[in-house]
Amino acid sequence: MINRVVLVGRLVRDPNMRYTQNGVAVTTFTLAVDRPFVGADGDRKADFISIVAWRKLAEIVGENLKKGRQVAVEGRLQSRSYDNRDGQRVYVTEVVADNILFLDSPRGRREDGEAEVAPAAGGSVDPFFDAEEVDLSEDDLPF
Amino acid sequence: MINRVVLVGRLVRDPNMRYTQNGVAVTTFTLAVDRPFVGADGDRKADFISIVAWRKLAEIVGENLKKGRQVAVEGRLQSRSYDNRDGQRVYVTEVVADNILFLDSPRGRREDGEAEVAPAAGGSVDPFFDAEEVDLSEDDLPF
Amino acid sequence: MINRVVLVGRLVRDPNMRYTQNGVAVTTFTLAVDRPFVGADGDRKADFISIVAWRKLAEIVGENLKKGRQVAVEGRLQSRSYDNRDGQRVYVTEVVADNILFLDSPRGRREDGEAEVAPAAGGSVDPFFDAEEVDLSEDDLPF
Amino acid sequence: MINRVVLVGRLVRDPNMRYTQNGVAVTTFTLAVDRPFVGADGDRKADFISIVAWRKLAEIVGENLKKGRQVAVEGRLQSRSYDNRDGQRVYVTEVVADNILFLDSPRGRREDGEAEVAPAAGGSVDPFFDAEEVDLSEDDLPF
DNA sequence: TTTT
DNA sequence: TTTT
Repeated sequence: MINRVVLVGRLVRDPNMRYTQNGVAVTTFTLAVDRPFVGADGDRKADFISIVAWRKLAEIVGENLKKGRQVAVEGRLQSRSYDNRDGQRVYVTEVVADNILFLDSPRGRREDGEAEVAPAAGGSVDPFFDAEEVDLSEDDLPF
Repeated sequence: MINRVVLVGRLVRDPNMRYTQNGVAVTTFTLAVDRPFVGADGDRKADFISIVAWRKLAEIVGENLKKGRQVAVEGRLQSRSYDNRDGQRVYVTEVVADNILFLDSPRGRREDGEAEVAPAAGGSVDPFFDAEEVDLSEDDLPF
Repeated sequence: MINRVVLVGRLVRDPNMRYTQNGVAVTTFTLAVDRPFVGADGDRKADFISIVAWRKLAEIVGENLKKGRQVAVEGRLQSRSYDNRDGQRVYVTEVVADNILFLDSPRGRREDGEAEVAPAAGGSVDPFFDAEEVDLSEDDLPF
Repeated sequence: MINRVVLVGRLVRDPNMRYTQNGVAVTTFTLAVDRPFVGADGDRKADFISIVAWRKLAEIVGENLKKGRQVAVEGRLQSRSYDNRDGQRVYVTEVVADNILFLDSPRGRREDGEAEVAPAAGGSVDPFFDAEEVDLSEDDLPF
């Protein structure tokens, strides 16, 4: 399968971090992704996308991101359904993140200084990246 | 904004082609995107993603794709809401396609022959691609 | 065809803006895309990717971006070859950008103020986006 | 960092599988990715992109793919340089694959039957995918 | 030939 | 139910 999503947007609320019964961290948040041009009514529009992160990524997000913060999110699209309190089946499409890059701090907070700025390496948690492989590709490459 | 999605999957039903009041073609379909590994219950799982195409792409899809057909879909994620017949607000996240590539024919239909095979150039409608630009990049490039 | 690239990185030099003989603007620059972890030698590594932009996007980039500036780049991979001054054929793989989002200003320049900050709507030039379509999808949708 | 590439194309030659001194499998091949429209000269054009796969993915590719086979490739862009036999530094940009999906069989080989068809699950090796997580997201979700 |  |  091929299933890849890349988004840049801002958190519309503080992220929501929880744990499953098995103690696995899960953090969810909604990302506002601006549309480039104004609508017919002259308003700027945005798409509001649900993001889910698991484990270490969930913890980094839950502890470091706040409402208004700009991030790049990479992941895959997932569909899920559940029954709400009225007994109705609700269908959800969300992005399961596997890499989140912290970009600039929220507007009007620039005076808060570096604490608001992206945590360096820790801000990006990339499950693809194999450090060993990188060195291989520069050392004893058979081609 | 950055908002990009790429999926490879199969249509779970025939696509649904309609026209807006202004005569603009819109085609919708659901794509099943397999997850690579089996779930805890030993079943193969898939994500079911709603796709929307407009205009020329809507017509090509509506006239050429059928249930079971494998395609690659490129587009952007869109959130939308509407009120259902019970007066409840329903939130939808779907992919607005801007490029669809027709891959192999539906399972168990291979005997149907070439008619089932991807229409050559017409199968991929890529709004990015500027033929002029391509030639520029091979002709009078100033670098 | 499916051919899509999304990168976030920083310009290693000021961009290079030129015009073809036909007066078409072309801007090129190199993007440094950090690798998430350090190499075997303890050094941070990056990939250096050549980016090409055409026309209106070329002009916006040429006039607004500077060395060190962080951007998100969306585009397609292109291969090209030319003969260098020694008469040898050189093969090049580069990204033809169709959307560039200006992110934060270069480090150590934050005191330069808003002039260094991303131009709002103009900073992102997205050839995909059809404003009409957006409104359609919220107005007279036949589904 | 964000660094993602998705391509659909065909192998222009059989893949080249080797091992590093440490016994790590590396397979390289070139992918032809068609451009959607014809050039000024009326010819169909393509971009030729170098792909590298490591370890298990390298072995699956080396043992199963052949010239002409259509695949979807997901990965990241990497820049690399080496000195050629003339002592000149050569710069290379290639895609390090982390997911390869086998699509239809080579042209003119359709009569070869199912042997030519994609190996089911084994054809796609997706390092992102965490089976456990999938089940979590359907079971004891805290939201 | 590399950015932060 | 929405961010800047």
